[in-house]
Amino acid sequence: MVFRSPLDFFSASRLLLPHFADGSPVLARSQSPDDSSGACAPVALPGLCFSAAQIASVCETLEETGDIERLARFLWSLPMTSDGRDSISEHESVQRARAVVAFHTGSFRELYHILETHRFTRASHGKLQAMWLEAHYREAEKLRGRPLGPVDKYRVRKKFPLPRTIWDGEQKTHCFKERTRGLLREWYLQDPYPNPGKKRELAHATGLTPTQVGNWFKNRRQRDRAAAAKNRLQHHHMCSDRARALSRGGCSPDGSTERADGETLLSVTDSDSDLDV
DNA sequence: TCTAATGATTTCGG
DNA sequence: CCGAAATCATTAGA
Repeated sequence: MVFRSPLDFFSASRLLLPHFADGSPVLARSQSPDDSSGACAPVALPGLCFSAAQIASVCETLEETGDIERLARFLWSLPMTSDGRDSISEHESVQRARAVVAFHTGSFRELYHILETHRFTRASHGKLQAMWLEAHYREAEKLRGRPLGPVDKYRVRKKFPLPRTIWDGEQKTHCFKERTRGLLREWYLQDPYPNPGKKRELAHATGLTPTQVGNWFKNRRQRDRAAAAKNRLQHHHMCSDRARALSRGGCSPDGSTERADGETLLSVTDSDSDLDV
């Protein structure tokens, strides 16, 4: 599953958190993080005090509470090997925390490196994907000098595909399969307003969810109506202005003929959308 | 880069 | 909850 919207994961307030340029002393961890393991004495060598699991737990807690600055200080206080191969850094929660901190400090190079070089479990994918995308969006935005539109973001996503370390490769289908759409079209011709039972049946036949089936019918009806309305307008236009003078009685009485219009229109739209396999 | 097609979501009224 | 309308978002193609 791909999480496309970073805003699902970062509230505006967190996005707008200023990068901390304060000179807060890195090593002055005068108090242990306030979680259950806080009974431990505050020392600068956590390895002597916290087990790797406890450290991971602290990372998770701080990350959940959103106190990124304190999380950053906590990470800085840990004994860090550059390759991250020690028992502490191997914990996913720690790498996740490092990624979160890198994101919030704008250290995007580091963020990308963390994400690309560590295998993350599915549970982390959503948030990490959001960070990957948002970081690339911001870089692209800065480069361009103006906000990105949806299409610009689409191009950024294409240019910087999610690393497999944070994505299972599952694709999101944007268009239904042609066989599916053919089935939907047939049923629509038969009955544009399927009852829940029919919807479930169709969902089973197509592999879609009943909601997707409902959406499809909804969209289909809406777009047929829109096309019919446009048709009617054109018809009005082609009729002489006498028709307009006669107000709504003229060449095409509206309201009661909606159904018929929709159906003639349907055959048109149906035939022109018959491409691909 | 612009636009069309299309699936999903939101808003409103019943 | 359902339908209608408007609108958003993603994608492909000109």
